[in-house]
Order: sequence, then structure tokens, then C-alpha cells
Amino acid sequence: MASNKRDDIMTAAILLFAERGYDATTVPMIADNAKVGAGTIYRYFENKEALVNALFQECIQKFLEAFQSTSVVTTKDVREQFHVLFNVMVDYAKHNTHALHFIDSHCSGHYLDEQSKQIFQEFLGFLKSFIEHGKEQGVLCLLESDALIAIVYGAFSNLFRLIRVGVIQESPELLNSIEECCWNAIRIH
Amino acid sequence: MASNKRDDIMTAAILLFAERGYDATTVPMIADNAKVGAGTIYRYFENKEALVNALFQECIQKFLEAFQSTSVVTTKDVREQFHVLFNVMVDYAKHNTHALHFIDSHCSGHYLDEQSKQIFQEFLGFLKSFIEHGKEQGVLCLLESDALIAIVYGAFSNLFRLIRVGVIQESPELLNSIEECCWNAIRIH
DNA sequence: ACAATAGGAATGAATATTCATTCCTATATA
DNA sequence: TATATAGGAATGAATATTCATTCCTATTGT
Repeated sequence: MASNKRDDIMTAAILLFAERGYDATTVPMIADNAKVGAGTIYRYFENKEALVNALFQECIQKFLEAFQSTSVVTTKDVREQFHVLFNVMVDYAKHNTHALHFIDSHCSGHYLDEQSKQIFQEFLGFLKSFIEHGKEQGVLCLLESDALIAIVYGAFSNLFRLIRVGVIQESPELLNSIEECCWNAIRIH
Repeated sequence: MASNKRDDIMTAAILLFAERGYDATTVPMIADNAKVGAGTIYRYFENKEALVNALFQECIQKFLEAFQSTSVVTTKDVREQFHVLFNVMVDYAKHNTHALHFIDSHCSGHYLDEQSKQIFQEFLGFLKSFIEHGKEQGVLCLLESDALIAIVYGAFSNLFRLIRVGVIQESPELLNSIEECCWNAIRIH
């Protein structure tokens, strides 16, 4: 059948990297989970580092695309913008179970190459532009943008970790409440 | 002088573990930074895993003690309680530069033993009791306690990462704003 | 049959751990 | 006080283990 080995490897790798971290994940481990031979991995990726970088970049890329395919950019109302943004994050977290955790725990890894760092900066820049707009409109706290991003993103990724682990149960109401909490954290009162 | 080797090792280890993670930190690396021979580490700790567990437990222990030496327990007003709690966290983060990051990035590590997991649960339990009280008083959101903790703790630790890295500058005003943001995230509106 | 692809045992480098030896320091002895 | 000695502490080179990567063989598809 036409099963794509590269995808199999990527899928296995993201799960292991997210759960155990880059350094504690061995190449044979990835091979086993992907049901391929260890050598096969080297047909698709130059080495372990190239694999983690490819994975990281594709994760961020997908995330960016998800944002860009919405009305975040055109919507004027900041609260409404936040809602769209938050939804994108929720959908992303739902459909790419381990991606969020993987990004979160690998975004300052010593193995990331320039391109990975750059696309991650691009990603942060995107979020920043939203924050800056909200501040200009007098709707968001006048804290440094990086700080506001850290608050929302930190809370969000920590929460989804709990959901993934099963400590708390996902539901539309829960997600709504969380969105409200995150919004309340950064808006002006 | 009476330099304590065990402390030297602990100090070197927490920095390296926090910055590079458990698996990317080698024992000789720790030995070098602590200015002791590699073998010396094994006089004080059975192995690398025992070292990381001792470190983890002592970090949490200190954190718990910091909480217990305050008026968190006796104060009645929830907002005032939160203020005390937040201050303890800030002080802890300031005085134990790497401890917060170390705890955060190692609290679900595959190398943690039962005792480490248990003391961490105890720590969460402590935070939980504060949250529950606030909910009973009708002051805090009726979200699951774990979720509320995740929001505040996630935001907090993410922010202090930025401060540590130097992206944002620490100042009393900044800390006040952050406290306000975190409080707004979980209080009822 | 040939070419491309996959597999996984073999390799070598990196790393945790051990251990024979040296170094201190405190106490005893003269 | 000066010297000898014992025993714990420290060392870092040597060893055992783990892991990324390679390479040769088997399999698949055309």
C-alpha cells in the first residue's frame, strides 16, 4: 500500500519527542514506533537533528497557515479577533494532539537550527502584531507584548497538557471558560 | 575553606538541568561546573537519577516551606491571600534563579521516582486548597481547580522564563501588573 | 532481471559509572 | 611542638553501556 514512511516517521517522532523530549528519544525508538527499520529514517532525514528541525518547522508552518486561513487579519474588533485566534489554537491543539506540547518543550532547544528559530520568531511576530493592535485600540493591558503573549500562551499550553494527560475533561463549556480567563488576563479592566 | 561539595554539585546541576534538560546534561559536565572530579558526584549520589530526584525534592521542599512560613493560611481575604501567594512565588523565583525553570521542565520527567512525584502532588495540593477556598467564597471562577492552577502557574513560569532570558526587564511595576493579570484570569467578573 | 527501497545487525563515538590511587585532615606519639 | 599515621574524601583514567549512524543484505515493484 501507499503508506507514506516519511509521515509514519514524523508521527512517531512527534509523539516521542513531546512525551520524552528530544534527548531521551532514541532513533531506534522512533523506528520501532513508526514500524520501520532504523536505517530507513536516514533515507528521509540526514540525521536526528534534521528530523527534529523538519518536524518543528512543519508544526509551526501548519500553525501559521491555520491562522492565515481565518479572518484574524480582517476582523476589526479586538475581542472578536481574540476569539478567532483562540479557536485556531484550540483546533490546532485538538487535531495535532502532540504538536503544541512538542513546540512548547522544544522551542528553545539547543539542537534547533537557524531556520527553525526564524520561523518561530515569525510565529511570535504574528501573535505580537495582534497584541500591538489591541493595545493601540486601548483594549489590552499596556504590558510588553512579549509578556502578554507569555501569559496567554503559557496558560493555554499548560491547560492543554492537563487535557492531554487526562487530568481535566475537554468540553465546549470548559473551552469557553478558558477563553474567557485568558481574555480577562490581558484586557484592560 | 569549608566549601560543601554536595552543595557545589547541586548548584551546578540545577543550572545545567534547567538550561539543557536532564538528558542533555552529562555527569562530567556537572563535575566540571562544580569543580569536582566526576567520581566525587558518586560519593554523594547513587547515580545521575538519584541526583536529579534529590534536587527536585529539595526544590519543592523549599517552595513548600516558603509558603508555610507566610500568612497564606491565616489570611481570610482571598485577594489578599493571592497577593501573599504571588509574592512567595516571585521571591522564590528571584532567590532561586533556576529552580522554577528546573521544576517546570522536569516535573513530568520519566526519571522521577515515586517520592518526587508524591512531593510534587503535595505541592499541587497546597495550591489547590487555596483555590477551593476562593471558590467557596464565591470569588474565583468555578472552573476545575487544576485548570485554574494551570492558568496561573503556566502564565507565571512562562513570564519568568522571559525575565531570566532577558527578553523583558523585571521591575516592581511589571510584577504588579503581572500579578493583576493572573488574578484577573481566575477571579469571577 | 534490474533498480529502488527497506531492514536491522554492526560500528564507533559518546556517556555513565567504577575503582585504584592520591590527597587531606585529625589524632596520636615522642 | 614536630612528626607519624590512619581513615575518610576526592580524583580522573579505565570500563561498560548506550545510542546515532552506516552498510550490507533482503525485499519490492517495474
